[in-house]
Amino acid sequence: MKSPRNTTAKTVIQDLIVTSNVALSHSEIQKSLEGLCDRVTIYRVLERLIKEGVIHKIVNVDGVVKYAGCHSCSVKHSHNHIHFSCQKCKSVTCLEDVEPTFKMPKKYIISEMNFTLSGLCPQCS
Amino acid sequence: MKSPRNTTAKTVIQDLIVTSNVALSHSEIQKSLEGLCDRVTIYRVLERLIKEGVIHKIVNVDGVVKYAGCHSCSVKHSHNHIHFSCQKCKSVTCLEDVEPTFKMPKKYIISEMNFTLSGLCPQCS
DNA sequence: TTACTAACGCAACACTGTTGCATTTACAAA
DNA sequence: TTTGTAAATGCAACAGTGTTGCGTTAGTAA
Ligand SMILES: [Mn+2]
Ligand SMILES: [Mn+2]
Ligand SMILES: [Zn+2]
Ligand SMILES: [Zn+2]
Repeated sequence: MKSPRNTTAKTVIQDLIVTSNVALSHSEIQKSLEGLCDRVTIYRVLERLIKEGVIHKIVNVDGVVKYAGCHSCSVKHSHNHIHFSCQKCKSVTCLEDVEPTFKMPKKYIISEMNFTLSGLCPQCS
Repeated sequence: MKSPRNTTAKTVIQDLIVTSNVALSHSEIQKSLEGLCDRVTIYRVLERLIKEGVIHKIVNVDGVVKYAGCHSCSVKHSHNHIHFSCQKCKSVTCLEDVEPTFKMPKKYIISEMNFTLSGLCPQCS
């Protein structure tokens, strides 16, 4: 009976990500925490939050990894929405309403999607 | 008048990527070269080939960076096709014919796209 | 052949992410 | 409230990826 525990690190990190209107990177989270916990702990907390369906991971066009809150992923992650990355202010935003459509060749089995666009966000354009 | 030069490293790397039917990572290229040149040189050659519009960079869902040949990018890169990444054989393939459609909110200015799917490729499914 | 400089090799570095292990601590049960 | 268990943490050490500076090599135009 392995029961998950609510630690301060987990609580704070979860709150940071969920209340943010843009996706956050590991280093950005670390700066905000100001030494509250080790950087390894942050990685492990992020891993746990993903497994719990609370947050999801975004790999940007430039390779930078960010994390954002989920809205309806309690059981299983399903993110077929677009992520927008601003080249000026470096912000990454989930566009939950924008879901691309496309026709795949048969024989391909899809289990995960990642749609990332970059350019200028409304604030920067 | 800075004129680009055709070195053996560049020729071999370009040939490797363009003739491959799957995208290649830096480490995969390095293994193929068997010490022909330094790993830093590989990075610099890849950079050059991208700038010349010969190859393009693909950031996978898992963060792994791969490189594939371009087909019609002589002047400016435009890759709005899908990249498929097989979770079993780890191959990354360009699906040049598959271009997603979507409706973006106004005020966003798009300059780059990255569509990556993962799952099982025809060979592995 | 020569001069110029693009391209290279090497060393050193920063950043990201992972792993092992001893220690701490949340929390269920007593 | 106290106690036992193991989930979670801190720390050190490590691997992989990508970058930068600088002295040297080598491609190519003149
Ligand atoms: Mn998202
Ligand atoms: Mn491609
Ligand atoms: Zn912006
Ligand atoms: Zn496969």
